[in-house]
Amino acid sequence: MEELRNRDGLTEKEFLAKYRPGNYERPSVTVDMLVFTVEDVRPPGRSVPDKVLKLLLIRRKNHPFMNQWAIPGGFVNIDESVDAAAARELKEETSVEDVYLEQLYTWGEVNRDPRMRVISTSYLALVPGEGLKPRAGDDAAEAVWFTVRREQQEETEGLKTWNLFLESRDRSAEIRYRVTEHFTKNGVLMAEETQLLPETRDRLAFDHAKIVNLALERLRNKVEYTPIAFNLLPEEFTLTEAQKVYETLLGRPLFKANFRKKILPMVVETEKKTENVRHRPSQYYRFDPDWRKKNEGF
Amino acid sequence: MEELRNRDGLTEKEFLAKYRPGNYERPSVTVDMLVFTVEDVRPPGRSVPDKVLKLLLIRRKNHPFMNQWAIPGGFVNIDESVDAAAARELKEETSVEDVYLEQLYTWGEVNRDPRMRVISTSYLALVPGEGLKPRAGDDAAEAVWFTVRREQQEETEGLKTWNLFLESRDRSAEIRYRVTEHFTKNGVLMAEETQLLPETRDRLAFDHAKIVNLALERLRNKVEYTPIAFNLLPEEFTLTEAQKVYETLLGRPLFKANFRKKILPMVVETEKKTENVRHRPSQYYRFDPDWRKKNEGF
DNA sequence: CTAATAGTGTCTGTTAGACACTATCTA
DNA sequence: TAGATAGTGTCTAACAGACACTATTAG
Repeated sequence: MEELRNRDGLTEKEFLAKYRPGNYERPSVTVDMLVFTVEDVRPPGRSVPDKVLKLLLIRRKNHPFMNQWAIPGGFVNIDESVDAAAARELKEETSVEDVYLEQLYTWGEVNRDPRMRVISTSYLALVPGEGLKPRAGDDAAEAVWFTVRREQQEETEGLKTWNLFLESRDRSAEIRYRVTEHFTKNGVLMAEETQLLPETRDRLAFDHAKIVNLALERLRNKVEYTPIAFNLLPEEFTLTEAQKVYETLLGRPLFKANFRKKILPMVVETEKKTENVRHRPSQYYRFDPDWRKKNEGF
Repeated sequence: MEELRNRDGLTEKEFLAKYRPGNYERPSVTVDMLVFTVEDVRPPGRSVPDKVLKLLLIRRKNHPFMNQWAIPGGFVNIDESVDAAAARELKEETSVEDVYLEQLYTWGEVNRDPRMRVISTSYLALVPGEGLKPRAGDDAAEAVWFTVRREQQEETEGLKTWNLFLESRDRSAEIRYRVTEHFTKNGVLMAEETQLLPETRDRLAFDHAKIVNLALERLRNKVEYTPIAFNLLPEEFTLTEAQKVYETLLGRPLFKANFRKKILPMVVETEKKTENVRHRPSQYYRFDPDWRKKNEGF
């Protein structure tokens, strides 16, 4: 095996020792982190909180797109895997490790960044709810959780449009886009276009509106057929909490009885119940990592 | 807006004019093309052909992994989008344009390629059946369609193993891997490992066994809930043909009546029937790009 | 007891799966 | 008419959706 020689008579070892990479221009590679969480919102008159979906954005400190909002991220170092870069960026921004992290898509248009050629791989990160204080990096004036909503507008042949709403807690920033998805002849999604809605005061930098849209689409799809939503819940949670998370991600109300029938095989009861509530207490559950076996298949 | 100045007092225009990219080392970026097609195979004794899934592989001409089989691909040029590079490579290898092309995943481990740091974005391409002659590029001794099969072996907690079989038409090359998929605590796929099976004579270069495995997984999933399979069929096809393609991709037999109930809303009848067959002739259909509207939703 | 929320039982309509049947062509 | 494949009808079990009901706490 080692003796195999190429046209120049070199073994693999010799070839690699002599190898010098060409001198052509290379792109910069970055990771973009779509960090989602859910947050409790106390609805007026009721005592059990609703959940809203939040996305972490930074305000850019410098040109290009100065002062505009962007998905946090950074360069992939030459001696670091792309996954590792994603994990590092996530830790730098949120101080969390060991959370759900999934590669989303790689964006490779030539003029995405006016400074230079940048290819960017986006990652979806889900961090469990509750009071995570994000940290603003060097390039950021601030890092803020934005409430995210996405509503389908219309659907005609080969087209689907969505409205995307992002707003900061105090409503000092409000971003609204219309996203149009195009389908091809064989019924598969091909391209998307984003368009800033006229009422909007703020905007997303680069092609980040597209990226946010894709992340939300993926999140919604995965909720339906994977246990991904448990990554947004604390270790122990009530089924009502879980239901609110599902409702937020899916964008529609669910029937309690049906939801519970579906979710029960995926969780195990704990000993604990909610305490000191002025109504029937609620059982706490945890996710059961072995639920696939029990229901076999899938 | 144009008047916005950064800390150095520069407008965006001035900033960009002065901007010089840093001198740090950048990775090379490549695309890997997973080109699939289906091919007719006449089963003994019967007249209607079965379909087998084929994947295009090249035999490497030089180190590293010299003489081993690999997924075709190439570098992304600095003035070319990643998608465009994928389309270009596909055209160079198969002479087809305008076929189904979907980004699969980006592979970013540091030592994927022993020559230098290479980040590679893989694409899934589906070309309609029938007699496509692949072309071997500069780096390839030959380009060959391999029959692909993937069979689930076992499933325990947090693990799933698959066997992967690839063989060339004349069986001069046979490649067999065992792929192990790992799940994390919240039930989501995290990593996969590949292991050459002992009976194998040939092997796949680099981390390509992982990539092939992911492509097959994605293909199987998408067949179930998108009309992706029609991209492997000619413009006009019989429902039996369509069923054979589905069976090949799903790896299990389907009931004719049930398959037809499911597929009929997605297709429209043509005027044509099969001719000169020694049995009842079969209607030709085409894919109906507007089927979503009719069944609304989804 | 009441308000509020947790949790269950059950009907219905739709769909997936299994299977058996009928139809139409050539030789 | 036989052989081969195309195409249909229908039963059943499982499941999703809708809704109404019961249970348990604090005050």
